[in-house]
Amino acid sequence: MNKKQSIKISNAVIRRLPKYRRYLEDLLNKKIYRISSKDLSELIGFTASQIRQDLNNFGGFGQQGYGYNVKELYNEIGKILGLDSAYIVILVGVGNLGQALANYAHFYKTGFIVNAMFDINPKLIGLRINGVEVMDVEYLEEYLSQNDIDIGIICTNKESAQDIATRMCKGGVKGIWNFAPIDISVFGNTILESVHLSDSIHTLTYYINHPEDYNA
Amino acid sequence: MNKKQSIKISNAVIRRLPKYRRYLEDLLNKKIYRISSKDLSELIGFTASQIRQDLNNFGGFGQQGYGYNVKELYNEIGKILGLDSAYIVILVGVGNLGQALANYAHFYKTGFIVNAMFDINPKLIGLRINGVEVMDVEYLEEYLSQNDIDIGIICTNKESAQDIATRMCKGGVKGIWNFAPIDISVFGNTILESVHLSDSIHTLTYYINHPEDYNA
DNA sequence: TAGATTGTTAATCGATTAACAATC
DNA sequence: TAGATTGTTAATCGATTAACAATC
Repeated sequence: MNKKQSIKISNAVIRRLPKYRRYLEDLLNKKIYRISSKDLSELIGFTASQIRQDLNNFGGFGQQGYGYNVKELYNEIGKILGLDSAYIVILVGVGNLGQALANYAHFYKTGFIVNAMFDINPKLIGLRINGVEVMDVEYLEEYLSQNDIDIGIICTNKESAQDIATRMCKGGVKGIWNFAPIDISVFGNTILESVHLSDSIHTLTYYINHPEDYNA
Repeated sequence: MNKKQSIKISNAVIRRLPKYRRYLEDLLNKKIYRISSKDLSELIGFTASQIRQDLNNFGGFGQQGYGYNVKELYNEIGKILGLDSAYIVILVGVGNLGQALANYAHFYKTGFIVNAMFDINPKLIGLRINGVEVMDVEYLEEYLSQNDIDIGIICTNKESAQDIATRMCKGGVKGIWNFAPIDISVFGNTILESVHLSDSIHTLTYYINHPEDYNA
C-alpha cells in the first residue's frame, strides 16, 4: 500500500485547503502564475514550512528552485476538494437563512445545484424560490428514494434538526450541511459539516470582552 | 499579578465555551441541576479531563465529590462569553444573507440589537426590515461617529468587504462579524470573527470524496 | 467516615516550525 | 554552473489526556 494513501490527512490540514484555493484564485486573477512557499506565506499568513508540509500530504506540486505553478496548484486543490464535479443539493427549512442559501447565486455558479426544498409550514409549501418549488417535508423520504442527493442542507430549528438528519442519512444523502444550532448525529456513510453561527458570535463577544486573549 | 490573569487563554479553549453553554442550557431545560465532568463528557464528546482543564482556566466552578452546579456553570460561562450584556449591531450589505441575519429573531432574543442597516443598492435603501430602515452606505462614517456600535456585520461581496471593515475600524466598532468570502484585516482595538461559508462547504465536499479521512 | 469527583501536575500526543539535503 | 526553493526529516511547541492528591 502507498504510504500517502494509508495515512489519514488531519482535519487541520483539510480546513486550510479552501483558504489556499481562495488565495490561488486571487493570484490567477492578478495574472500571477508562479509563487514560492515564502511569498505565499506572506500573503496567506501561514509559515512557508507549513505550506510545504500541507501540500506534500497530497503530492509534490512544486519544483525545487522554482516554486509552485499557481494555475496547476489551484486546479489540483480544486480536485482534492472535489470541486471538479457538481453536487445535487436539497434544503430543508425554508426560513430566512434557508432562503438566503437557496438564493445564493454563487452557489450555483460553483457547482451546487439546489434541486428541491422542503418545509413544514403550509404558508411556504408551493412557493417557488429560484425556480424550485417548496415541498411538504412529509415527502422527504419519497423524494430521497427516487433521487440521488449529494448534500442535504438543514436550516430547521434545533428541535427538528436531528429528525431531518436521520431521515437524510436513511435516504442515502452523502453529506449534511447543518445550520441548526444543535449538534446532530449522522450514521451510515453520511458526512456532517456544521456551521454554528451562535457559537461564532459568542466567540466574538468573548474576545470583545477579553481583548488580551485575542491574536490579531 | 494573578497567574490566571496573566496567562492567555487559547483559542481552542475559547471556541469550546459556547458548546459547553449549549449543553448546559439543554440540561437546565431537562431540569438536571448537577453534573460531573464524566457525565458531561459522555454528552458533549470531550474527555472529562479536557472539560476540567478548560473550566479551570476560568476558576474552580466545581466541587470535589459533587461535580458542577449546572445553573451556576451556565451563568458563569455566559458571563465569560460576555452574554450578560446586550450588543448594538449594525449590518452592511442587505442581500439575502444580510436580511436573513437581520430577521433572525433568535438574535434579538439573545441580546443582539440591530440598530442600523446599510447598502449601496438604491433599490434597497429606504426599505424597512424588521422595523429598521436600510440607509445609504455613504452615511456609514457619520452614523458611526454619532453612535456607539459594538458589532458590525459585513455581508457585502468580497470586493467591498475590506473597505467596509476599514471604515468600521476607524468608526470604533468593537467587533466585526464577517460573512464576505475573503480574509479581511482589522486594526485598532477591533476584533474580527469570520464565517467562511464557502470554506465550510468545500470541507464537506472534501470529506464526501475522502471518507477515509473522516472522523464521525 | 467513605466514596466521589474535582483541581492540578505530569506524561503523551499531535501539529507546527526549523533545518537542510536534494534538485530544478 | 550557481542560486533558489522544494520535499522531507528532525526538533519544538502547544494542546490533550492521564494520573492522583486534595477535599467535599
